[in-house]
Amino acid sequence: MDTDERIALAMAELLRKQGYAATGINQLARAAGAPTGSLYHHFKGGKREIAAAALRQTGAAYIQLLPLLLDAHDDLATGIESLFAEAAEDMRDTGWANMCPVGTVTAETADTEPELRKVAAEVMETWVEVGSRYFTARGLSEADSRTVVFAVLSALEGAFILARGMRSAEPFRAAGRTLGTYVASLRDEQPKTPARTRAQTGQRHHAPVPRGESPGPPRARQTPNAAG
Amino acid sequence: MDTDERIALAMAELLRKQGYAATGINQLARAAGAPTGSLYHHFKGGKREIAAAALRQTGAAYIQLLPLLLDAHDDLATGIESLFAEAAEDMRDTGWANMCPVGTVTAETADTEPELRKVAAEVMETWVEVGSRYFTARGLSEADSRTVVFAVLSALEGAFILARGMRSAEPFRAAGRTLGTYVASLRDEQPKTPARTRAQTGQRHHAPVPRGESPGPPRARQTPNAAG
DNA sequence: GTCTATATGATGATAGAC
DNA sequence: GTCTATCATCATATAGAC
Repeated sequence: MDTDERIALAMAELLRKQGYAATGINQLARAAGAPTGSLYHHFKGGKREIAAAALRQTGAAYIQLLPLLLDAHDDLATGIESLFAEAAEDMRDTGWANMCPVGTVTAETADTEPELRKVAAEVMETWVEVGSRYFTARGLSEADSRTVVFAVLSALEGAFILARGMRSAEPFRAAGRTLGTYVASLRDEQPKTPARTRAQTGQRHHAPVPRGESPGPPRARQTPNAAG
Repeated sequence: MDTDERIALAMAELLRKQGYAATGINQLARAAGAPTGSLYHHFKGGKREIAAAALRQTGAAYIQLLPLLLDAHDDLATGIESLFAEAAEDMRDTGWANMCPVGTVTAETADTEPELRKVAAEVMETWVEVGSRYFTARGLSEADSRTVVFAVLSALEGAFILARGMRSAEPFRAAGRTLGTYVASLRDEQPKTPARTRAQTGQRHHAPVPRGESPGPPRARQTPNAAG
């Protein structure tokens, strides 16, 4: 791992726990094992540019977890529930540390740091695109895929916060159950919602899962510590 | 409104937009229209204590919105969808300002400010208790009520962040749809989930709505600007 | 209670030796 | 490229006049 990555990784770790404003350059230098001046050599833009790199880095790492965790389940609904369960477990194991610096930094700096907000928006849009493609490949319609991605991301970010504050896994359980139920309702073609008409009746709902390779059980560590 | 409240309110407004670390005492003094020394006269604990008061104040104001927005709908499922729609509308109207300082501050300070985390946890637990009672009064079982409250709160906090970053109402639409569907599935007593057995079959599902008074259309401003 | 002035320390950023 | 020393500015908190 080269120095740039090491600095960005240390920044991501601090952003996750303290946010942007509370994270000092000197503290970052200590955490990254590099003197202050070195940071500015690698990132001319200083603190802001390092934070942007950290958001991009962790954003790219996070979206890889989606297929990694969902491919293991033939049923998408139980897969979603399991995803939230794993997130909860990992968060408890790490002492309820917030797992997503993107969420923390966005909430904190969207009005005061336009450049960081823009980077966060790009990361989120990538999440939506990649996730949407995945769910479409798993048999959902494009509109449903987009809805599910947005709902899953929102519920995850919110559950991070609730769980972080309350030190409880209950937000994850609740979010996983409701979203699992929603995905199951798409599969079962409820007649109770006549508003939702599906054009293509021949649509495959249990399309063959497009596994990359996924040999054994793809038990992935929830918090990515290395950049993809 | 007395001085204490005015100070706490100004703090809440700043926390919502900038978070805790980025909000300075002098900036707060300017916003509250009081000199620095006055803040310490009213709050001996300084910045931290003011922030705690702000979280409690807005937390109490927010939970009042739940019945205010849901009582207007006889059908709980459409009520939930409408709640998210209103939140989205109001957030867009305020220029995608984050609407919940509790979420922002929790994400930012849970690991570095134990006192603030504790206050945030208390606020969240109140939300869960009050919200749970409300949904039970609307006919849900106690377990279902708790699940719905946690899911709604998580989805709201997460949608705030996503919407704030992407400047889009789509997270709210997606969250509202999925949660509306979930609540509807509870009402319809799906046989597809045999695991969920309901003990009391005589349970009222459309219990008479316990309106406080709610005279006309309770169109409430989403962002509470005055303490309850 | 209100307000001014200030003490003490930390901040982001930079210059320049090696 | 690495590291040290330092600058100007900001922070929170307080003392004390009114």
